[in-house]
Parts: sequence; C-alpha cells; structure tokens
Amino acid sequence: MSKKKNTEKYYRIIQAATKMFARKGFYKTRISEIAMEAQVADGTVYIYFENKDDILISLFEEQMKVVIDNMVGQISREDDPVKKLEKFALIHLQLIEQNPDMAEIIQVEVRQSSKFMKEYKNEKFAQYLDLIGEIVREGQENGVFKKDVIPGVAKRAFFGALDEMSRFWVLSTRKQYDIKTAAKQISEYFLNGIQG
Amino acid sequence: MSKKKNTEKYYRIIQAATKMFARKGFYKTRISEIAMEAQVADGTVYIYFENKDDILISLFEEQMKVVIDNMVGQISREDDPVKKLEKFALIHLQLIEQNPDMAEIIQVEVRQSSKFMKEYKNEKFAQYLDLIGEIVREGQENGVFKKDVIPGVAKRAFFGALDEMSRFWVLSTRKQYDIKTAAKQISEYFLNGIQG
DNA sequence: ATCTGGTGAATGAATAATCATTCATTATGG
DNA sequence: CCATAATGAATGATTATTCATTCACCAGAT
Repeated sequence: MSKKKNTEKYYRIIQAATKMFARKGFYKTRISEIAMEAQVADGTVYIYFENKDDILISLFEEQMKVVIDNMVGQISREDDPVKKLEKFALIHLQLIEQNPDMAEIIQVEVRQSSKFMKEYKNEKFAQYLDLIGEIVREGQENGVFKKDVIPGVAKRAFFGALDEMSRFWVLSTRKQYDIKTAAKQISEYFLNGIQG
Repeated sequence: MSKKKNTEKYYRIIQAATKMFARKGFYKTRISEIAMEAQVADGTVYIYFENKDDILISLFEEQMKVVIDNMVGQISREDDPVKKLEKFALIHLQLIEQNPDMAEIIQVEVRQSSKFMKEYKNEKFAQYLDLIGEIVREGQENGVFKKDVIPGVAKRAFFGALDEMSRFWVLSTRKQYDIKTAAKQISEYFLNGIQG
C-alpha cells in the first residue's frame, strides 16, 4: 500500500516515465527502461508505485496539478472574459511548447484512459475543461457572449481546437508558424463566434 | 506477403477487430478474442493479415476510405463554402453517432499511430483534414472567408472542435444534447469566426 | 572512538504469466 | 485428387512483478 510519494526518487521516476512514455508509448515502454532512465533498480520502482498503471496515473495527476494551478493563477489576473479566453489559448499552447513530453502524454493517454482503466475517472482533465466552461458562463452573464451558446459544447470545441493544433505542433518537426500565431487565430475564430 | 483481401472473412475479421479494439484498446485485445468474435480460428487471422499491427492499419484504412468517399460525395453537392462546412460538421458527427466503435478507434489510434508505428504515415487522416482545408481556401477565393485565416490552422481547429465533441459524445452514457445541436453550434462559432 | 544491532531503502536475478505467431495436420470444394 | 483454406495446439519470446539479500545509516552502549 501507501507508497512513498513526494520524495526525490518519486519525482525522478515520474520524470523518467514521462520521457519514456512520450517517446515510445505506454505499452512499449519497459519498466526496466524507466528504471534505467531514472537511475534506480527495477525493484525500486515498485517501492514508489503499485504497478505500471499507477505510474501513468500518478504522472498524469502530478502534471495536471501543475498545469491547472498555473492556468488558474494566470487567468484570475484578467477581468474581461474575452481576455481570459485569449490568455487561456496562449498559455495552453505555450505550455505545450515548453513541455513537449508531457504534451504528448496528455494527447495520447487522456484518450486511452477511458479504455485503459474503466475505474479511473479523469477528474483533473474535467477540471481543466471546466476552466473554459466557467469563463464562457461568466461572459454570458456579463452579456458579452451570446446566450444561446451551450457552455458544455463551447468548452469542448475550444479545447478541441487548441488540442488538435498542439498535436500537430508537437508532431511536426518543422514548425510552420509559431505558437502565438496559432493561439491568436484560434481564439479569434472562437471569440467572434460566440460574442453577442 | 500478399494476404487475401476483399473476401468475406477479411471483412469479418475487420469487423471483429473494430469491435474489440474499441472495447478494450489495441494492446489489451488478444488475437484469440478477435478470432473468436469473427468465428474463425486464431491461425486464420494470419491468413488474412501479416500481424496484429497490420489488422489495425488495414482496419483504419478501410474505414477511412468509406468515410472520406461518403464525405466527398455529400460535400460536393453543395456550392457555398459556408454550407459545405456546416454539412461537414453535421455529417462528421452523425457518422460518429452511427459508428461509435469506429469513432473510438479513430479517436485513439489516430493519436497513437505516431508513436505506434513510426513508418506508418497516416495519409488517410491527412486527406480527411484537407477536405476542410480545401473548403476554407475556396471560401477565401470567393471572398466569403477572411484572407488572414491560415487554412492549416483553421482545418485543425475545426476538426479538433468536432473531434473533442464526439469524444465526449461517444463516452458519455446519457447524451445531454443531440448531435445536430452540437454540430450547429460548432459550425456557427467557427463560421462567424472566419467569415469576412 | 568504536562497536552493535535495528530499520527501512535499494537491489537485480529469478519467476511466473502472458500471448503473438507458427506450422503440422485436416477439411473443403472444384 | 489436388490445391487451397482453415485449424488450434505448441512454441518461444517477452516482461511485469516478486523477494531474498545487501546496503546505509543512526542511536545507544561500552
């Protein structure tokens, strides 16, 4: 049971796993590879994690915690819902740019998770999506966004647009346009679309 | 080499694999399960496919072929780029609604494929995305869409929005709003956003 | 200073399952 | 009959996980 969290080695293994999963995918990554990358013995991994699945889940939760905190902090400094959404797009894509390994895992594993572990309800991801939903709702109350926009649809559309863009950005070797341009375009389409 | 394609059993195995991959994911699905579902012996699978990877690739190509042909057929009947995009959204989401198994595989495997098989360049998917890119370009030439819209960004944003929506739709058990409403909202946001 | 014994972390070789794939054999139908 | 398709038990590789053992550290005793 209760494996030691929050220790130096715990994070070293998380880092190693992030790198390897991003590179080879979850199923093709061997525990021994993670151990080697983290510079620990194979068995040590099991002092810190229940099993391979647990590594993936922990990794995801740890990363999302940081992402969400960061995003909430930055967004809350803006007042205008329009500005908030613009900022969301920019920060999201910049984050992807700065943490490509993490990006790839979120890309792939978020989608796997439904099948991967039926029990694992992806709370953190829902939370992230809701940041957008909340901004939309706020904008509707302020009268700047159309009333007939369904926040549940809007948040997915907006996130999906950013996500697909970042997938491309992560995968393509030669970046054709910088992330700022993409972020600006996407929030522009979207904002024009929902503004009243 | 050249395995027998286009036979009744070939399609039966594809169908079975689609069902099982959607249910359990690629790695957790056993060849024996596919064989059982298709009502053939394990070895028979290898008469029709090189290996497990080949099943996934074949399945994907077969399905996308149908999807693209269908989409091209329907889109070409419209003249107005605006109408075309509206129709694209509707048809895409209806397709998801009607083939949830296929939808789940496209969702997950499109994303896996980059890691899954480095050699496999996902031509079919690029082709599908380009249908959107083409409509955007056409609209720009006609002067109905803004000139500063980057088709490469726009096609991904639009597809991403639809895709994220359909992921939600496939996963959620209780459908909160029908697919038509979602399609309408999404194309509306997007069209307002790019129209000149 | 030195010894002693206790504690928990760390190790990595051994284990025990799991499955994709093969192939000798059998069935089928033209 | 022959050729081709189909079978499914056996094979052989692969790997997540375990666990007996070692190691590092420290507190108290001498």
